[in-house]
Parts: sequence; structure tokens; C-alpha cells
Amino acid sequence: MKSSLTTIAKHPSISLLKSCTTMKELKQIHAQLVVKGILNHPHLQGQFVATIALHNPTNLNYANQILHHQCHHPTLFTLNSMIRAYSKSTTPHKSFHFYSKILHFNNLSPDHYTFNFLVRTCAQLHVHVTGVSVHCALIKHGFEHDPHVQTGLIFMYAELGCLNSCHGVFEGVVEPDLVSRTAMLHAYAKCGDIEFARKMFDEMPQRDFIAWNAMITGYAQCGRSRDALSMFHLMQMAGVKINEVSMVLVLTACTHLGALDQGRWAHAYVERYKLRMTVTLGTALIDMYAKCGSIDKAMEVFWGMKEKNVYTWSSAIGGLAMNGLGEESLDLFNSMKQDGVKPNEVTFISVLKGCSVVGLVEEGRKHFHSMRTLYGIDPQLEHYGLMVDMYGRAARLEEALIFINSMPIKPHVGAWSALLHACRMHKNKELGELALEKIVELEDKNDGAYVLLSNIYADYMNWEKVSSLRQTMKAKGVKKLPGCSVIEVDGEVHEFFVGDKSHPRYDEIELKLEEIFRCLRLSGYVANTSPVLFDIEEEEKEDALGKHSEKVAVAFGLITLKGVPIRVVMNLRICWDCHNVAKMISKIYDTEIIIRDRSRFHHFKKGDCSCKGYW
DNA sequence: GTAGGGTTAG
Repeated sequence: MKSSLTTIAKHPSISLLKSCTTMKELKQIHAQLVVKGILNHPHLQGQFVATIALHNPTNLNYANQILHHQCHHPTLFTLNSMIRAYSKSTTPHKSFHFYSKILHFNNLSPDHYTFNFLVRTCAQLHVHVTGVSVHCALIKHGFEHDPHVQTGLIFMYAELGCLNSCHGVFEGVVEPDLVSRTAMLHAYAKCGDIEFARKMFDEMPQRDFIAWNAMITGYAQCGRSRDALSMFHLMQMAGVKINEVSMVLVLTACTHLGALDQGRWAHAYVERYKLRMTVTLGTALIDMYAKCGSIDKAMEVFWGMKEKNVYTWSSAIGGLAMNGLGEESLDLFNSMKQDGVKPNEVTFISVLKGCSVVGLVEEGRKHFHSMRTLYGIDPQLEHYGLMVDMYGRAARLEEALIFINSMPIKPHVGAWSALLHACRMHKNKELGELALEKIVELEDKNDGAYVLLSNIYADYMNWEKVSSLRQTMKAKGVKKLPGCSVIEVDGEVHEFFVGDKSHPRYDEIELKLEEIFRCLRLSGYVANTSPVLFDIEEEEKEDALGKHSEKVAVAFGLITLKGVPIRVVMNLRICWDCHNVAKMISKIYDTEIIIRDRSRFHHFKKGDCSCKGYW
């Protein structure tokens, strides 16, 4: 018996399996096993099914069929492998089918592996009751104290947003180690308590590179990108090993900050230390370059990547669209399909942006419909919002309204906001009023909507309406989100909030701003004070406008960055006056200015902007 | 022969 087992384990089919890439090859081996009548050998069956199921997610159905039709007595190992494979798939709920099989066979009963994989499934599913039932089941079967299962549970409850439950599980861990502590740190960060996560990190008896990475992730995910970068520098100083995951995190932080210099530094670091260029790392690089205004470099990285997944393609398509290169983004979408990569809902967000930015309405409609007909993807609110935006930019406001009214789901703030933006762009007061009404119905403190409508009134010099809108905002307690702009100089990130004078070189900046406005006025600049809602004198309005964070950041850029393009990232949409000023500065000071606002890039050069006045 | 912590696009 022993010898026959060894023979089977060393069966050439098994070693062949590992290098199998195509379905055809797998089927050949499958046929051999069936012909030789050894598929039901417990050991071999497990190996075969597990290898197929885990090798490639598209093989899962095949593994499932084999199990269903040809394995009459599946082993625990085989069924566990199926649960494991489904827990990582896009249909994790199917894991439960195999769990019930384990319960159904009298000779089988779930073990610690079963529950470990099942807990992963629940984390993927994001269904609280299911998670809790699995937790109860594993207690019943006596695996509550298994350290692997416990860590899995902490991870699962973190995914479900139940910090208390994470805590409960962690308290039951007899000897917390590096792994369970890191899982807990991750849970705190994931559930929004970053300070406590940090406390936990600081109090850890030892920390390895994964613990550091988890802490950096925590900062990056709650929007504290600067802290994420500082943490990375501390990690370097502590002499901890830095791997490609750390660099993905650094790049993500750079992307959010628009910190191109530090992003370039990270790229150089990856090359110098020959870190593994994984798909994730490559994608993070593409996204960083694209969102920091260096789209050529982004595409260079993109074309240099051997392996690309749907994230990689979507990033590149979205990056091109964001940089105003709509046609190129659509070409790339075609290449993606030719490459056999199936687009998902995020890809279509990028594609629709590409259509919208160059006004390709018919093409956009075609892609929108293909989502459901060709790919079985139900459009989400974002997709509807982008369609409205597309009609709106193309000055087809009535069609935009018809589109909104024909939505099968209740139109959201985003759809109406897209219409309102279009109304501002094409100066349509009546539709603008309707859009605001709808937005306020849904979200009565939406500052952006009030500001936009008041801008429309201001375009018509209807100051009475501007002022009455201002009163309404006051009465309802609507507060404008303070503008903030970020600029990177010599690898250091400077943040400017509107009205904040705390920057150490603020006096110099103020002098520079005065100089800029003197030059601008000589060239015929008249401030467009319409975005200033306050009930103040014209001169003061101009002053408030002059202190918009993007202007302060650009002024600082002019002082510090001689002959280098000025790159600014801001949190709001750029206002019309700042847009105008940036155009003029680019001409008068003969400098390139690249501003990334909430929705897109503006490349200012020789008095013009790449957005051609549409944003 | 299976398992625990960190990563990418909106």
C-alpha cells in the first residue's frame, strides 16, 4: 500500500500539474487520471482538485465539475481546498456549498483549516450575520482557541467594521504574538481609530516590516498621507527591511499628495534595490505618475510592464482621461479588450470619463450600454453621474435632464451636481435652480451646490439672488469646505489652507502675490469676484479672492521653483478667477503650471489651459 | 499535501 501511495504521489501527472497553464493541458492530465482509474485515490484527488482550483480563478468551475461528477467520496483536504479557493474568488458564498458537504458526510467533520478558510470567506462577503454564524459554528466545533482562526476572526470583524468584536477575539488570545497584534493594529486603523492603532504599534514588543507596513497603510487609508510618508522615513531609519509593499504604500501617499519628486525618488529606490516589480507596484507607479501630471512617464511604465491586470489597465485609461487625453484613453480601452482583459465597473468609470472629456457622446452611450449587454455589469450611480456630465459638457442639457429622469434608480446628488456644473458652464439659470432644489432635497447642507448656483446668479449680475442664497446658507448652517492646496518643493510638501498665514515664508509669499497682481493688472486683469459670496466691498472681495489657496501655492512655487513647472494639488474645483490668473501667470512669468483639482488636470502654458475652459 | 498580520484602479 505504502509503495503504491508513493508511486501515485510521484505520479508524473502531479508534477506536470504545477506547470500547467492552459485548460487543454489540464484536461489531458484529467483524462489520464480517469483512464488509469486513479482519480478517486484520496491523496491524488486532493492534489488534483486543489491544484486546479487554486491555480487560476477561472479553473474553479472545472474543479467544481470534477468534484460533482467524478468524486463520490471527497476528502476533507479536497473540500477544504475548494472552500479556500472560493474564499479568494469573486463568488465567495459558494464556499458554503462545500462546508455543507463536509457536514453532510458522516465520515467527515470540519477542522481548523475548514474554519480558517470559511472565516476568510465571511470577510470577503461583508455580511455580518453570516460572519457571526460561522463564529458560533467554530466555537461549537471547538476551534475558538486556535491562533490561526483567531487572527482570521480579527481580520473578518475588521472587514465588517466591528471593532468591539475584534477586541473580544483578541482578548481571548492567550499569548498575543506579532501576527495577532498586527491584525489588531490593522483592525483599529481600518475601523477609523488611527491614534489607537499607533498606540498599539508603539507598544508592540517587536515590530517587523509587516507591522510597519500595516501602520503606514493605516495612515494612508485615513487620508493622512504626510504621516504615512513620515512613518516610512522612520521605518528606514529603524533599519527595517523595505519591500515592494512598503513602496506601493509610499507611492500611494505620493499620489494623494501630488508629490511627484518623492514619487520619482520612490521609483528610483525600487530600481536601485531591485525590488520585485509586481503588478501592484507597477500599477501604483502608473497611478502616481498619471495623477502627479506626468502622463508620459505613466505610459512608459505601463508599456514596460509584462503582466497587467484590470487595475493596471483601468489606472492607465483613467490617467489618460484625467489628463484630458480622451481619445488615447479610448484607444487603450480597445487594446485592453484585444488583450483579453475583462473590464469591470471601475474600468467603465475611466472609459466614460474619457468620452466625457472630449465630448464623444455617442461613443459614451455605446460603452454605457455595453456594460450590461456585453459584460453583465449593472451601471452604478457613478456611471449615471458620468453620463449626465457627458451630456452636460456637450451642452446637451435637456438630454441630460431626460437621462436623469429615466434612471432606473433614484438619481443621487452626483447626478444633479453634474447637471448643475453643466448649467454653470452653459449659463442655464432655470435648470440650475431645479438641480439645486433636487440636491438640497437630498442633502440640505451641500456647500458646493449653493456656491455653484450663486456663481450662476453672479454671472447674470443678479446680486440680490446671490445675497438671498447666502442668507439661506447661513440660516441652514451650510459651511463652505475650506480650500487647501499642496505644493512640493525639494521633496518637501507644503500645505496651504485658505486664510491661513502660518507658513514660515508667508510674508515673502504675500509680497510675491502683490507683485503678481501688479503685473496682471498691467496686462488687463480684472478680478472675477463672483465666487466670493460674502457681503463685502469689491476691493475686499478681490483681496479674499487673492488669498485662495491655489494662488498662494502658485506664488510660493514662483518664489522657490525657478524654471521648473509648478505643480499644485487642490481639494476643490479650481475657481474661475484662479483659473484665469493661472493662465496669465503662465504667460507673464513664462512658466508651466499644472494644477490638479478635484476632477481633473489643468496644464497652463503660455496663457492657455489644456482644459480649454471646460471643467 | 492545506492555514494567521501589510499592497494597486473609482
